[in-house]
Amino acid sequence: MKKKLNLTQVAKQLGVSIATVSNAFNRPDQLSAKLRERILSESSKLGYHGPNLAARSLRMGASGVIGVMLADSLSYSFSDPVASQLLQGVSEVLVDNKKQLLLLSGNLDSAEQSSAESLPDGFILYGTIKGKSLEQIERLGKPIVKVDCRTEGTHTVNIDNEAGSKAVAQHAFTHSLLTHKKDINVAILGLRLIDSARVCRLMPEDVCADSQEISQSRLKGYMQAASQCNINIELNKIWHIPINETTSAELAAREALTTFPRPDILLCMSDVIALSAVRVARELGIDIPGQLQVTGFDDIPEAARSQPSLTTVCQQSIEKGRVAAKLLLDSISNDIETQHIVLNTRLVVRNSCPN
Amino acid sequence: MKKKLNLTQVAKQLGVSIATVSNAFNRPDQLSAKLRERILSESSKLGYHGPNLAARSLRMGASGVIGVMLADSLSYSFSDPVASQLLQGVSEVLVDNKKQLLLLSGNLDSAEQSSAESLPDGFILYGTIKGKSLEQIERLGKPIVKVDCRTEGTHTVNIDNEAGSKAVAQHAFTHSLLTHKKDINVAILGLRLIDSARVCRLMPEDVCADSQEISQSRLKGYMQAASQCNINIELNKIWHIPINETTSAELAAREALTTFPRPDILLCMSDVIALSAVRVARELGIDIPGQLQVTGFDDIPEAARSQPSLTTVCQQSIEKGRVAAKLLLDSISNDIETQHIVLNTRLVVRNSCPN
DNA sequence: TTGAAAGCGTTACCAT
DNA sequence: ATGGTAACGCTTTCAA
Repeated sequence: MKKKLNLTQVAKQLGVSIATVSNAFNRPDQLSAKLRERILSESSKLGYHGPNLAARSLRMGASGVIGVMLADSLSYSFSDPVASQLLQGVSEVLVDNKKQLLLLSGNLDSAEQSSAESLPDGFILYGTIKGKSLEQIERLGKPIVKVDCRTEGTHTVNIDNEAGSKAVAQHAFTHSLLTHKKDINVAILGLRLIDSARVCRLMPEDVCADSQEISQSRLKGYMQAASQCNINIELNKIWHIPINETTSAELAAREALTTFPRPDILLCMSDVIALSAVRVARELGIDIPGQLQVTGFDDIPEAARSQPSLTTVCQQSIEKGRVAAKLLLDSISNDIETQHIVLNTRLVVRNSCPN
Repeated sequence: MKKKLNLTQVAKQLGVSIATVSNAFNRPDQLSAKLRERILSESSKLGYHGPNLAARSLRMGASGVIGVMLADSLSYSFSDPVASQLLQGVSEVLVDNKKQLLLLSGNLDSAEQSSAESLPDGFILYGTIKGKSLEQIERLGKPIVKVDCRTEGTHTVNIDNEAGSKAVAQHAFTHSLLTHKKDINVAILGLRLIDSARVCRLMPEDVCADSQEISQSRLKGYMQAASQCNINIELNKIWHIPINETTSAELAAREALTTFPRPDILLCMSDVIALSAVRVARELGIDIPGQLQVTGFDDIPEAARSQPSLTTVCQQSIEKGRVAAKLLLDSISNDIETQHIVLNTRLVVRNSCPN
């Protein structure tokens, strides 16, 4: 195992100055092309592949690393299709711009990862990140872009949750009004509507009209569509699901689908929930879309593939990641003024039974 | 925006020495508990949240960051269920051990990310990483764990691909032999069997019995099962699919399912491919499992959820990630001897039609 | 094109 | 228990 080389040693070996080697790596215009070529190839032969990042960023005050902090645990985020799509978009832009990606979780106790937070040149914060982690990052004074989280002070990238959920609910309602009986029964499977780790129904105080939480916006959209169609949605037909996973979702769906009278429509705040609901309905022998309409939100890839496929709201998660990353890189290099980007959603009607 | 604080300034403000502040953060035993408390809370109030990572790792020669390099592009990897599961397992262990996760792609031209590679204390290499990137990382002399890639010199974590694919093929064959006609027609949808970016069938020279590539191992497993059951698999019934995505997979599946005589069994080297094949079969009006058996590999979550659910080989991707991460952390701190871990696979029989 | 030198913020050793 | 200080590897400025 070779010793670790540094600039000084390489310079000595090649018989040139230390500054010249540094320039060969960072400032091609400061020396002749031939010399640069020679230095690059020789030093590579020696086993030196460029400046040490720690030293370099210590000296320069910038590292070329972008931190992405996720509100949920890293491990969970990799299993969540929406988070994965966001990361997909982010990484695409970062790779294009030769930036590195450091993943941080925002749900860690205390200052356990504090030292790592000092490295990145800027941060993308995904979801609602609370407490210490947020404060620490904000205190660094480095550029921040928040995604799926409304705040004033920093750049944000959001989608129009209210319009999206309103559109999909309207679609479901009008479809039911045309083909069904008059008295329509609606249940809502909500994602993270309140601060509880259990699947449960809502209480009167849980609907806050002016909350900035995205799930409350989605709820508002559903409610607007309902009142436009003269449909009443009872509070005890609204479920809170604490995490976007099949287990909790199936639990809630089973509860909702075994209430009486049984819902004709299940409005789900995510595709993962909706797909779980579809499975539960199948288990219970409920025909979709004959006896039950299920709508989703997100438009994850599986929503198109599944049988039956899912009517949902496309929220362009990949594009959201791209936009956030571009905005961050822009604000790192250009010191632009605070932007609040809102991406459009699009109603995706499927639910057609192919066979 | 506050100025960036450093140890020296904090020490001055608090009227203690710089070494003491450093010790307060890193070596609690070097000072009295009270003083430590005071320093920690005061410096937090001042806006100092712990040592700068660049400086710290420059001085210590270690950063607390683990690099995960993926053979495919980052962006693609986030969309691949198997890679996501691996990352899930890795991140679980890293978070538990308070390590940070730096993501690198192994398919970048030249030395574009060279400086970032100097930061991590060790690397997990996922898949077959070729060329410059690999050399550079190996030359650093830092611990490396390779996953899904057989080599001698470094730690490796693999699964028993041959046994897994043999088992699933045997299952399909015996099932067909019991219920079907005598003359069984088999096609294989292979993943990355050769070095080509196109969907195509294999040529005689493409089957190399002694290749270390995981897909060749899987092919070997299929072939062994076939010869045990006296089944002949023609070379032009083996497809190469360059990437684990639905588009390529559907293309190959369509080709395979429109050959004559039509295959009775489709052995797929991944679940993504198998699920795509199931969809294509449905489009073509082919009944599963009546007219066609489809088997997968990986056991991604969607394989259990899909309709019909998929018979496949569980390869414990999450556990693989955990094992790799633990091995890496172990070899960073303990200088252990080179390990070659092979995880078992498990046949998962599903394909039962629930309704 | 080069050499010398000043830091960047930290840690660890050696004194006190 | 605390303080002083050299060194980690690099970039950049300045003068030659």
